[in-house]
Amino acid sequence: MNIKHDKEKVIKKGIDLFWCNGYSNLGVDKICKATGMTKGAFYNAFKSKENFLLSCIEAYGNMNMNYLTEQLSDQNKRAIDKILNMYVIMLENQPSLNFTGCLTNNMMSEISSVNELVGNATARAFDNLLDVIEPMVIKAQLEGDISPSVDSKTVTELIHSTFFGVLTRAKATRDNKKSISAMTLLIKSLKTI
Amino acid sequence: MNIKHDKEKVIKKGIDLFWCNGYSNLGVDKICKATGMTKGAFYNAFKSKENFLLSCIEAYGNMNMNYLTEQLSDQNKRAIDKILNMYVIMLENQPSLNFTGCLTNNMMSEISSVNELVGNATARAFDNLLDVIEPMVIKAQLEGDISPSVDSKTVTELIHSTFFGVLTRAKATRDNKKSISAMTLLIKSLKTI
DNA sequence: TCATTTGTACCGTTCGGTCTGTTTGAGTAC
DNA sequence: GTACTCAAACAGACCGAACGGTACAAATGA
Repeated sequence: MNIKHDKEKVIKKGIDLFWCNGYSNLGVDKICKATGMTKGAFYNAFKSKENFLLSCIEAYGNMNMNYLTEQLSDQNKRAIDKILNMYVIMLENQPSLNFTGCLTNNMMSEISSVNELVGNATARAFDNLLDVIEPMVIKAQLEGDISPSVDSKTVTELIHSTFFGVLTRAKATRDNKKSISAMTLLIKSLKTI
Repeated sequence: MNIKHDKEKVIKKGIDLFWCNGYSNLGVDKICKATGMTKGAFYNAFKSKENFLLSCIEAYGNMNMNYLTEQLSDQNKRAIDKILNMYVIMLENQPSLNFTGCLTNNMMSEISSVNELVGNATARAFDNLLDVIEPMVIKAQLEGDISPSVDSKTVTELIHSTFFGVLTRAKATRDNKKSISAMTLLIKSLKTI
């Protein structure tokens, strides 16, 4: 059968839409208009708006995994520098993203306490990222930039959770300076515990 | 004039409602039903739903300031212990709050990037809390539990932002253990930078 | 008395989703 | 190559409910 609307492209557009508008503030009509679909096409491709969001969260999570893997790949740099640099870059991107933060964090905050499926999906996306970051934390421990005495998993949790926190803060103030300072301080603090 | 509905009580109920449901997912009808008001009474007391939220955010912020001030007041304990203990308690409360997180954080995340007034109100609530916490951070620096070489304001930012981050994480997983571990690790990390 | 507060019907719009008829094109038979 | 089949894909009118908010009359009480 001929498929007029590429599901992947629609999901990519959906990511942007949920990212900018949130979940409850975005209607299926808007999704259809933005993707050039009709309701018939949309509901033929996706079971429901909720189900569409789940697909978007998963796709966004995978995109992020690839992005982080790439950001952390440079073999010539110290692990700790790569980690800090990556987070600083993501925070520096916020003004151009209109301080929309991170889709995973946004959905976690808006509806994960009310919708278990979304909770699971966002938690999975978060955990997947930790799996990408943790090896770099272990490397930083071996390189003496993070105390080897602490559990690498917990450090990774701390780092990425802090990122979510300062990201939300940047959103409200529409200013990323303090967030970058806080994130930088965190990474420095991890050296000797 | 006789006022049937105490504005303060209505705002208190509103805090709960926005806290549990978010902003876009909560209708004025539900607010009226939950507070026992009619629409006439509601719109006589508040300019709009948005305006009502602003009042709720401000009241919630003040409540939080009082709560934190009290939590940090014990003169016999070391400042660092009071700080950590306070955050652990707030995280331990999450299961009984159905992992609804923190209203300020929730509203920051859901709509502050789209609604400037809410952005300002949540940012103000956040800053007010920092003003309560920072003196305790300074005290901890004097007591040798936080490195005196770093800016106390930035440390305070970091601590409370991290709290927001781990709170969101706890929401999605409906589990506060990792959040408590991460928060504890952060406070320990601040000792020697 | 009269401004304020309240009750409620009502407004136009949007919500998520359904229904039904039409179009599409790969597969099959010849 | 052509004709036919048929399930999938699509268009869009339509559904009842809920949305934020208004209008206006009735009730209230200083």
